[in-house]
Amino acid sequence: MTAKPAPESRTRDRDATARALLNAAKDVLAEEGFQSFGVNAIARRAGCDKQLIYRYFGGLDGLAEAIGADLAAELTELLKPLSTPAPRTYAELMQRLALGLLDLLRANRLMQQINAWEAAAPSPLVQTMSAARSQRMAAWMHEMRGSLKPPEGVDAPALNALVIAAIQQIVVSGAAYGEFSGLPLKTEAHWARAREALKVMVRTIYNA
Amino acid sequence: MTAKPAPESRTRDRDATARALLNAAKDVLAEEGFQSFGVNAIARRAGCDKQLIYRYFGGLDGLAEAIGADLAAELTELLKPLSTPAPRTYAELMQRLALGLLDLLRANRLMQQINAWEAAAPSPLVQTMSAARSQRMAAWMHEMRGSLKPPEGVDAPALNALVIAAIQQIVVSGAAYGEFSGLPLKTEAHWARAREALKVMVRTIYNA
DNA sequence: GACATTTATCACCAGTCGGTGACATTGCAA
DNA sequence: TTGCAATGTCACCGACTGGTGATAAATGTC
Repeated sequence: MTAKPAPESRTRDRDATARALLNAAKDVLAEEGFQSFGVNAIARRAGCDKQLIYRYFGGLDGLAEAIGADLAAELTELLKPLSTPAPRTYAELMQRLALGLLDLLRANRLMQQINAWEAAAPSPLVQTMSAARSQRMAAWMHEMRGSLKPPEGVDAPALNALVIAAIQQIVVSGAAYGEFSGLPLKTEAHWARAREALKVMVRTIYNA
Repeated sequence: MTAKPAPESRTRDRDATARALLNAAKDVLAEEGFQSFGVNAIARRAGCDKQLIYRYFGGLDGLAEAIGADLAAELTELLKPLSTPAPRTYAELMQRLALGLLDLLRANRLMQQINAWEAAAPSPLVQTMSAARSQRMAAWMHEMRGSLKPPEGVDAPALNALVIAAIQQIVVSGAAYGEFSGLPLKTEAHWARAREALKVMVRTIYNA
């Protein structure tokens, strides 16, 4: 840690600076949302000049793409533990997807912000990132499903969309307000209750 | 661009101007979101000076409150036709609430924006408006419920929150992208499919 | 007619934004 | 050493924002 006590000018290291900028960008995004996602705020937080954002990333767009790639890799890691053991029924698959997504999203402020802002302000910046995310999610879902089929007479794609929609909205709103539509979402116990309701819901709707 | 001073300058009418500002504000909000919700943009659209926003509404905050009141009144009107005939079971109540909310929200871009932005950027401005909305919704819900009780062993508040969350998210995202999580939401037929799935979902989960 | 009040517009301020060119500093290689 | 490219900093531009005081124009009243 203190090998070099002198906090003199950091050694000049392009890669390190680029990484610092990337992390600063992710922090700004996670803590303040796309509202404050601009070259000035990011450079300020990274402690270097905004010019470097243009040099190393080609501007905000390039930085957004880098975040997207970063996020995709992280997401891949986070989804791995959800893959085993293989589910035996479609209902089981969807239950694991739902509860897993709830936990994953709840623990990741960056993804919350992307979800929140892609609905509010569909700018190219947001879409760059959300594309990476949903592409990974869809791939994982496809792989997990394998040959499992939903029960006869059940419109699984539509129900899936509704379930995922519910999760996203409740996590994002809950994180912001500690409550949604009268349901408290502050303590762990509150979230356990929501989790249970979600579980019941998924179990119920996927059994013809 | 700016046509010669209108042959006949509008008569000076404080109330009319205030109304024009209010409508301009609602339009800006509905079409461009809170991103562009500022004194400059609103005055520009209303075709008058931004100074009048301060004079007649005491600033943006006052204007937001006015919009909130306006919205509450409109919402009351929109909810009326949903109140009859009185539902006979809890499941029936929730089905009507869900489908009604879906249609209502889908037809109202202003409410969509409020939903979208209260998740993304919880500013006092947004909360002023969303407070008016959710207060009305809760009142209507309470009145409609009457003495209807959910089936035994069902965590109705939690399930309600999930259902409403699903509706909000799918309408807002669907309106913005014509799609959500792989489910197309462009044509009327697409929405009919989503509606049907929602109906099945509500029916299913509220029957113990 | 003249006058005061209301209504509306304008010019301007300080601040932030994204973006760019010129400059300073460092490290490496010949 | 000298020279050069890579790295980092700075000052500045035009455009936009929220906000305010002074001013112009219309209206109502005598």
